[in-house]
Amino acid sequence: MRMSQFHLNTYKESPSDAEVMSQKLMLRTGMIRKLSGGIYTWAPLGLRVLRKVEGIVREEMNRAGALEILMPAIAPKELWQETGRWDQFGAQLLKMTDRAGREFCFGPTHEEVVTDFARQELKSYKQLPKNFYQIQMKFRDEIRPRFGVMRGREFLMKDAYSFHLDEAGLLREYQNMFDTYSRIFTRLGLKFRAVQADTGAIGGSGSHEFHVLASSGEDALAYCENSDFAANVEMAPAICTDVRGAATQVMEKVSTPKQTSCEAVADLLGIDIKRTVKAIAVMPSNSQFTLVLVRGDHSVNEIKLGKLPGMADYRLATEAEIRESMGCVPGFIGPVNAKLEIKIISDLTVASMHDFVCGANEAKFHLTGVNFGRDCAEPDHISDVRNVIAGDLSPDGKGTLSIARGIEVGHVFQLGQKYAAAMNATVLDDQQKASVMFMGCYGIGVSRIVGAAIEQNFDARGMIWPAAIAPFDIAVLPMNAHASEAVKAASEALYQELTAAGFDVLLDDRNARAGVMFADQELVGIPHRVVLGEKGLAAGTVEYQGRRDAESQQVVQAEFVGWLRARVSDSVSRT
RNA sequence: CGGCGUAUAGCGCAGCCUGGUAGCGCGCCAGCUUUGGGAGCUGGAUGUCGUGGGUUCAAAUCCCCCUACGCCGACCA
Repeated sequence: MRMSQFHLNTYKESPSDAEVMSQKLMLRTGMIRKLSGGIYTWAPLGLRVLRKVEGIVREEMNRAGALEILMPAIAPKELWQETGRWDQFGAQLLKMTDRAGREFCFGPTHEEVVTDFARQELKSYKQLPKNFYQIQMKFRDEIRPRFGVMRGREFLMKDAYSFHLDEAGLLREYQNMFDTYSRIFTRLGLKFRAVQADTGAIGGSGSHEFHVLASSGEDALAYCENSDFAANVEMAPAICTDVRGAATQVMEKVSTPKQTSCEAVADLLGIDIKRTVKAIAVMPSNSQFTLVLVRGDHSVNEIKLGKLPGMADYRLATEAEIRESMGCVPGFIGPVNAKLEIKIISDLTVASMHDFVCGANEAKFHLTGVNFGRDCAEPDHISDVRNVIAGDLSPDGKGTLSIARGIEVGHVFQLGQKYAAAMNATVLDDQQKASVMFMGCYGIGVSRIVGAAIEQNFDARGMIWPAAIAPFDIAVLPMNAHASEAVKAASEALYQELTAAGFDVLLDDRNARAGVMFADQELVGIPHRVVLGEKGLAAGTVEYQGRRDAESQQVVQAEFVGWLRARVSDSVSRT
């Protein structure tokens, strides 16, 4: 590609509303332009990257035996009503009405459509297993789109759905997809980790998320250095091996006039925060006011709490509800002297504590030396309801946990029979009986990967693309070509030669100043660059510098293409 | 959805408090000079100051409504 025929429109400043680095850089380089909240045009530069990601995903899905299809983006209400999701999906579902008054939605995911397709196409167990996938724009009316393409409302997704006669078949394909995803993210050149994930409302027996590791990631991942254990913090079990010791202190009331947090109370008393207990007031749907106890340095895990009996739709109690039930302002509440009708859920760790510190249920006071059984009732329910923290024991007992941050770019899911049963998707088995199919679904956020790759690979000068998804492999930069026929001719020749050798080449033929060309090449993150100047050419050399290199090096002009090919040949990502 | 904030040229911003001819930087266009790290000079184009209403002789500026956009949002009791 010649720059003069391309469209590159870089900015020196990034738009003020951009928050994360990938969003800033994508907007500065003009990879994307915003049309509306969470909705972007992919400009030529950005689309090159998006298509390369898409290509790798497609190749590996095909290699794994999946079959590409393309479903409609728009689906009728009736189909979504079959699974009940027309109403359940909520405001994220973008609904619309046609001229006849029929209602449709813009697909946020395609279980209904693909299951409808499958129940018509698949009649016999002999046709199974099948895995259908598509790469298509989805729309989810996010509450708060942000971070550019990382959480857009419209986004490109690869979604695959597999169909099986039985669970064993599903498990085989699930493993196949798990392995395929690992290959895809390896080829993309990204540092990633697969973790156990919450199965959420969809149910099913298994689910893994694939995360690109980046400090800006929205998800916290817990993993063990000494074993394979890795899980989203949402569902990583927090185990507690401590046994409660006997009480050694007398309960005492201490003045904590301004200390409403465990940190502040621990500071004031000069004790370890691990000896404090905090109480979080929540209100389940049955309006049974509930106190949840976790250790001062721990935090409540919403998902774990929501899975307890009766807690499915809990919310935080309001300040008024706290005043009414506890007779005390927030900041000083605790389990001691709580009314009998208040339910107390204790985290496992708290249940093993003795002589602890907690709120006194009296403004400006806390209690020390508190013990269950003696000073307050034993909790009504003891369960793991906290988030794991770094240093916790690994659930497999093989070491301690570390925490990393990640961006979710893939999710594999065993759906089981949920959708097939709701939509009566059956095949005849070898007993000539109608058998509800088992399904798996497997998603990859293609456009999110572009943002995630930047989050993981950038420096002060701009983006640094992994070789496999760079918009161009190499930039050819002629110095003062306007004044030198030799430079112009050599650059053109090298451009032709590199292109013929299979490289994606960008020839900067703008007659721009050197600084402009360098700045753009570095901002755009083209992995390799070769600079041609009159002096070097006279000596038969060109100047090469990799995007991550600190310094340039001279390479013999006539040998450059072979030299470059050798340099990149060990890269797994070039195929 | 709740809280807060913002809206002035393609982008980044000032002006608003204290009402009186709409500005700066970058970018864009033309010319000349320049050409190994985002050039210099000269000249130029581009704004219904987000929408609607109100106050006023006069509104970017003060007041009200709306819209869009952004940030934060269980909690750390």
